[in-house]
Amino acid sequence: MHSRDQRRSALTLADVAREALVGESTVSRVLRNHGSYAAETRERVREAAMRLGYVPNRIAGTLASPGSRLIGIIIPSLANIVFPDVLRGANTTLEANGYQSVIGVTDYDQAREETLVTSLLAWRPAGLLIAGLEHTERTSALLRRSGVRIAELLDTDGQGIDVVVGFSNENAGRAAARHLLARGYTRIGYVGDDLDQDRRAGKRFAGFTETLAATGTLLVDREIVGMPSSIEAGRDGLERLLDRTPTLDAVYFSNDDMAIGGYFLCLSRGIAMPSRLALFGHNGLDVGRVTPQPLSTIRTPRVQVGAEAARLVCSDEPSRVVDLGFELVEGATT
Amino acid sequence: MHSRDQRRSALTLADVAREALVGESTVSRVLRNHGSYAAETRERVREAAMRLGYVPNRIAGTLASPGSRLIGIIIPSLANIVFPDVLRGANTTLEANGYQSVIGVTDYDQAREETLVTSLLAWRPAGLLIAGLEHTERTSALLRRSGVRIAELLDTDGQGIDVVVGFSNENAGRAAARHLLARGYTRIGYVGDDLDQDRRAGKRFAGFTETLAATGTLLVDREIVGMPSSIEAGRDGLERLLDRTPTLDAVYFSNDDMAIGGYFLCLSRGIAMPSRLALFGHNGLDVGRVTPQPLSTIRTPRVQVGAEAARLVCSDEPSRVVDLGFELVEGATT
DNA sequence: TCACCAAATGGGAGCGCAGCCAATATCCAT
DNA sequence: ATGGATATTGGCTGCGCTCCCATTTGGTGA
Repeated sequence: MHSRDQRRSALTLADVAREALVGESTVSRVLRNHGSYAAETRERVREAAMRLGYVPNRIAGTLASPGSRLIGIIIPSLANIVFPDVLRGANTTLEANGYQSVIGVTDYDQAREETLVTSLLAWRPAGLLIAGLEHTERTSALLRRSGVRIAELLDTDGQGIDVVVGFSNENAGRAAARHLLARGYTRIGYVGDDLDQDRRAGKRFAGFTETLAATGTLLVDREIVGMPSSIEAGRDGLERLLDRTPTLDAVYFSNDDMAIGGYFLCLSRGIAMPSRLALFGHNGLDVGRVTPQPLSTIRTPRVQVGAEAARLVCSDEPSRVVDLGFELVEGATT
Repeated sequence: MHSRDQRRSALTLADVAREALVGESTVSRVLRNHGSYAAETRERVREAAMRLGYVPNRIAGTLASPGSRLIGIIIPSLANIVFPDVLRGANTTLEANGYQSVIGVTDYDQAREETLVTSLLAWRPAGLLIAGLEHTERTSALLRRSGVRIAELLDTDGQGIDVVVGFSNENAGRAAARHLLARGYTRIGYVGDDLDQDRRAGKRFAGFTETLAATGTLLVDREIVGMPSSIEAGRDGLERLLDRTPTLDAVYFSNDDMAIGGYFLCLSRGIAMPSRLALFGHNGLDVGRVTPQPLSTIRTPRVQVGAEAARLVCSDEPSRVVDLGFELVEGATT
């Protein structure tokens, strides 16, 4: 009952050429709108292609002429809206320029990332966007040798391969710490995910504790939850942290998801924010802006990171680091 | 300073063959682990490939042998976690089977969908996953004629082309209505996005009002917000609805994002839930489970929809409709 | 009228690989 | 030692297209 049955005849240029009574080259030129041909020929070819339902084979086209229209995008996760946001920015820009996105998800696993880089490079993409600066030795070598443009995203704390688009996570952590210190909090805790897996969260944590230490403040306690981070993990993490160390007056979360979980815990338990406990997140998710008390956080330009990276990778501009910065949002939870 | 400069020599099978002192066919067999070759030859070839950093060209491979390892995935949006969830389910299954996902985002625009279908079919994918059953005439024709397996997702209310994986949105709307009626609510309102653009929300709304009408209950008022739907849109939509019709005792939202927005509005205004106002959503997002009062909603198997669709499209099972159902979650907001 | 040029068109090579087939090497039993 | 079976290997063709080049046609100026 389906197209599965009628063995697809696999239409080719030759079929269209026969139908339009012209040569294959002419069909190719007309359909790509490239080279010269008579107006009358153009109509005949287009009509024939439409009638047959011909769709050009880009596989063959890419093999025949250099430069594919594929861009690889490698991200650690799809479970958190942050990476779909990056993907959205990138994909919008790419589609507007006639590119297609091929995606890969690493689950924060560097070995998996290496496999994905190989798989994606096998499609000879025009470029590759990849989250983060930390890769295995072999991954870096592959990327460097591949000859395709590389954009590393969401982190500027380190050495990149080609284009780097993002912001400094270390500075974000420092800004969060300065903010809490300026507000007078002194008994500060942390709830976060695995700092070895999520390297950018690790950098924020490093910047955060470094700034605390510079003023003689020590992180009082911390609770590390397993990956993936989630609202629930944040709530449960804060619960354990408070049960253990009830005297805290502020908590820094590795991201907004967890901070929102903490927010809900406070609502449930009737813990007044920020008088009894202050909360600070990271990312600037929509949900944190609409809660009765907006969440204090750092808003990151995720969509723009994707868009700018896509733009640069498709251009022939030289390698460079684009720091899009971040914005500290003073909500009502600090 | 970068690989951009050193004009990529474009390693091919021939380079590896020369390096390993064997024929191209042998390299091809070894690297694909297919056919027979001596153990010693295998080592020599692998070592040569590794030393050169050779990455097989899948473009050429796909052209030479039938059956690509690409799967196209077309979704309406990336801004809402629902579609990344589907993508995640699909991509996990696909990667496990050696496939790569090429994505396209329609922004709920059927003309854009048509363009994307053409673009993706040009890569001669092994299959195509596409959200929804409603397409333009030409899109349907293209899909039907393409000869690739098609899976239409997230909706079983209508006629599919090949495989259909999802659940009935009409039934979801009906279930929501029955639930509210059973709890005794009578002055019911609706807050939703554009029902013409978001066809599945439209079907839920149709099922919802149909069931209300069957018991002689009429929808008291409705507020339609512009796309895209969001938490903020839900909050503002409910605010306008209540300002206009303060006597409502329950509100049905077209999805959880908007319902959560409504929830926050109630928290801010001190509107008691559910005694003063009941809220009901759709999708079963994580955030709704962790709020102080869990949101009453319908949990949809989004990740499984993606995974099952991917599985079927990669298999040679016959066309069919897979209804994965949904689960009504009785939270604390009704 | 003839040489000359541009526009329009078709033919053929080649992109890098997989699959087919033939050639060679190796081994065994007779 | 010989025939035959098996394992291993390389060459060649073609996938569908783009690009280069040659050819044809129509038009132009001297």
